[in-house]
Amino acid sequence: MPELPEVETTIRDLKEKILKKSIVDVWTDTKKLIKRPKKFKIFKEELVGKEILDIKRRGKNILIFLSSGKVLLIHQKLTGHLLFGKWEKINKEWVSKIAGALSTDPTNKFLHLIIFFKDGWQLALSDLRKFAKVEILTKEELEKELAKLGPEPLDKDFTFEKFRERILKRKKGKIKQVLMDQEIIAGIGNIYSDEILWKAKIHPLKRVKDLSEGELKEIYKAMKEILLKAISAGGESISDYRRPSGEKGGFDAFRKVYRREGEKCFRCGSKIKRIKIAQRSAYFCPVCQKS
DNA sequence: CGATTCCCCTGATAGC
DNA sequence: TGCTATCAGGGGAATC
Repeated sequence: MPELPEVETTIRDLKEKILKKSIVDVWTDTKKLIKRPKKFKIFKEELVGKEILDIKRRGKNILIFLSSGKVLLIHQKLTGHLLFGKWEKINKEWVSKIAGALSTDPTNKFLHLIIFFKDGWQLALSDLRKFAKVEILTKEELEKELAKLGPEPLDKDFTFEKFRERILKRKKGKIKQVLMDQEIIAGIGNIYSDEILWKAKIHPLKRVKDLSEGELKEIYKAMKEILLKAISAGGESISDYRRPSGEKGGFDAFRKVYRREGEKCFRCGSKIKRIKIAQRSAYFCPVCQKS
């Protein structure tokens, strides 16, 4: 699922592709993805004739800055991903004109929103579960929307002291839940919280107040290392996430626990366990992750 | 107010 | 074979 490394990969790829392009048309078959403006006709008017000036990431949000001064915000949620290519409609179905993953991988076939550029290229949102969120905001509305988010974990000035200060806002919380709390730190989800805690050798249910200074440091270090590693790999490949090219990321080579229930821990050989924490799966090694 | 539960959605998978 | 029940899960709303 798209977390910080996947969203970062997406915006880096897109920057190579769609900057300066002019929008000429927009299509959707799922209007409920578009949260505002509520009416699709107005949403479309806000896009057509505009140019893409810049693309940024904040937490798990993709921010596309338009020449009108407004911003197109896309949150991919669980199964959404942006694709860059050319499609044509054949018998009510969008068929990719580009060979490779874009046309063969079934995950790339759930197109629910397409933005058409003047030069014939297209930006599409593929989303099996239709949970993604798309909206156009003014800069003020954007600021308000992002105000709740915690700091960026990879910012240079997000020091260990700041990390500790953020985490300790949830003293009673379980560390996995706290790492995934977007108000505490932005961008970490289910996959990377598991991977971070495995690397730091900390049990996901451990309460924040019970973490030693040394353990907090291990989590901080693992967080930076894993997120950077995942970005350099181009994101994960275990879920529906795909890069704008339609291809999977390469993080699978480094994945240690997520979705490895019953398999051997790469560190100690014990069987990886899965438990539920707040409706979500948590994978961990019951032997080398200390509670 | 904080913590928990429900809900959005649909392909994959298990069970019969 | 084919049907039905269950599951996955980010985040916002509803509820405890």
